[in-house]
Amino acid sequence: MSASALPYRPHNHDACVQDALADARAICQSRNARLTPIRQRVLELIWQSHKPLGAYDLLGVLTQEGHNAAPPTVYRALDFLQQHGLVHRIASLNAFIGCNHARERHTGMFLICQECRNVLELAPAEVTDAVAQAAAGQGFLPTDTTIEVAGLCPRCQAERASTP
Amino acid sequence: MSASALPYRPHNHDACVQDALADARAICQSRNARLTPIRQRVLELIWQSHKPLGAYDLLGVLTQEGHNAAPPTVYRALDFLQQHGLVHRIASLNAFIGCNHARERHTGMFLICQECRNVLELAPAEVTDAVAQAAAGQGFLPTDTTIEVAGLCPRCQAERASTP
DNA sequence: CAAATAATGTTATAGTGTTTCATTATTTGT
DNA sequence: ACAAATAATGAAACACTATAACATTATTTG
Repeated sequence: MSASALPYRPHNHDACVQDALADARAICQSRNARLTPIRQRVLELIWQSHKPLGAYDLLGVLTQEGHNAAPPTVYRALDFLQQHGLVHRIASLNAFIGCNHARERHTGMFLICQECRNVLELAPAEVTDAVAQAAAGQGFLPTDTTIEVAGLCPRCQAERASTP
Repeated sequence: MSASALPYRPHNHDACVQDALADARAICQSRNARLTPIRQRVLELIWQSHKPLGAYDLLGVLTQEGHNAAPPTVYRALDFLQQHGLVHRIASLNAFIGCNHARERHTGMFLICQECRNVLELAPAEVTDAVAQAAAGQGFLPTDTTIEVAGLCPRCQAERASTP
């Protein structure tokens, strides 16, 4: 994935998808993990936008495509993709989004626009460090960190300002 | 609520509950908000430990107590308590915990022990600031911020070290 | 090729949260 | 004090999210 995609602004989104798929294939190959058709399809669907998708949204599409899928189908694919860092679960939304830092070990910080639903993932060292420090200050040993910020993206702020 | 309670260590927990209730009463009074019996009971139940409780856990207790309660009963009480900052929802657990900073406007950071399930709430300025900075750097306007750190509390680390 | 392992299919069920409309309390204005 | 308005609760049904358990099919390994 290239440096800093801004989901809010129009961009060549096919490139996002293609990059994500290429990355996924490479990562899975290097780990002898099997990016099966279902898994790949789920990853593609997730990457069709920068808006998180629910498991049942994915299930709906698969069904529409003629795939005889049940909830476990989707949840298993999502588990796999999460294990390999290819998608993140957004706890505050019960939804899933593609990861653009799949290779690097990181703690994602998600900026979630409440208006357009787009999500931008960051991994700011200052935040990660401050969180680690605060935890360490309590003798706490972190394993998983969730940072989700809901609010308004620049685009939707502007819209709100012009059309009140 | 007094300075820094440490849920992990034994302490006079009744004091926690009494403080929380006193605060709640004062806060509601000052806002002309009605701390009805149901709402108060839910708050008490939540404060009976430093472990988050699910809505249906609360519902179960209310039912056991002879209260003819349905899910909305509990969710409404929780909504009220959340609106007044008296409880927090832990998104990664679908559960609720009492807030010890009810008065101050803050962004809670939660240290969630995966072993004993106790949760400690902090509000470290460094983290809050770093998150705000990172968001601002993207022109993003935050309204709600979720920071949840799962891991091992000091006590459970020690136990794990002594009994492997 | 057989045995072991990994992935998927299938059905059922558990857990979490909301909608809707009726009813009962409480507050407000006169 | 009383009627009207508002706030809170009761009750039933339902929607959404996720997992368990077991059977079957692919794939890999020796």
